[in-house]
Amino acid sequence: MDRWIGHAQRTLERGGYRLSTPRSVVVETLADLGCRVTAKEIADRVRERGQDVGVASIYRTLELLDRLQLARRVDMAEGAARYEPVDPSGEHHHHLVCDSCGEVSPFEDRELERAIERLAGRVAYAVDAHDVTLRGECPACRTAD
Amino acid sequence: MDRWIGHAQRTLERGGYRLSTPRSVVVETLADLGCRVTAKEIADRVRERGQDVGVASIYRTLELLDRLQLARRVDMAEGAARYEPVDPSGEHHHHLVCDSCGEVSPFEDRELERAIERLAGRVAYAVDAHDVTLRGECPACRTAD
DNA sequence: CTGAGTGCAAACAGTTTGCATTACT
DNA sequence: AGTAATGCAAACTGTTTGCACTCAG
Repeated sequence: MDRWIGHAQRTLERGGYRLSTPRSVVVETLADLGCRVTAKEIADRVRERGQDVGVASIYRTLELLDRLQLARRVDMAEGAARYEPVDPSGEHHHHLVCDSCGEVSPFEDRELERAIERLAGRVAYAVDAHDVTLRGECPACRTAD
Repeated sequence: MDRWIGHAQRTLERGGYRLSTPRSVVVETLADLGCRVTAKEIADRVRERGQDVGVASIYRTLELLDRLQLARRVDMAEGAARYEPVDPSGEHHHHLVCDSCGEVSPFEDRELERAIERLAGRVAYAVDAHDVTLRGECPACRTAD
């Protein structure tokens, strides 16, 4: 993910955006937390490290990252928006969400991607992104039923 | 969709839930509005018809429908939760969302469903539902670029 | 030095909840 | 009659915004 931090910083600079401390901290923290991160989780983690950043700046930075395609909103309907870094290579994953315990596991699937690509070529929209979420019970909850 | 209204009412009754007027009105209105409906849209439509229902009851009914698998939250990240009726046959569709104008079109794709089914058999979770959203530009925005 | 960016706090929007009242069954 | 369910209004939660201050370039 350090790769992504550099990419993000470069893109911000190139776009004429200042590399302020709060901005950098949010970028690093997002990279650190990885996938499906909420603003609150970032705020908490930042505070843990002693480097306080106002919520407003967190939201403003996340919005900026989203606008620059450096991150993506992958909000899965629990009231709070979730973001994750976007790999410049286009590599990405999707999520399995456990309905019982809320656990989330990422997965990748080549066949699924292929089906989506083909589908994208068949519709009238110019598709440039997609989200897939599978819901069900995780192994732990399954045995604990 | 009348089919669904009956199904929903029967399921509610069978579950020991009262078929109160507000509840029925919400069920009918959800069926009427169809797909990707917000609580506010239901409230507005209900008021149009002269049959006022308190927001609390709308939220409570939607939550109940979701719990009974009669409806599903398909929140696509604009701050408000969206619901849609669940067809008892398992038939369903997904959505294309336009990043420019926000337009949403439903679509169905057999190949995509097959890929997801196969994938579901390959993962450790017991998958029982899935969401797919394709994002991009709708035909109108494409030509207007 | 100077404006982009920040932090604060107040404003908002959507949703949830406690409680007295209503109305299905 | 009895209790599930409602409506209201107040409480919450997540997010946005106005404004005076700060600091990266």
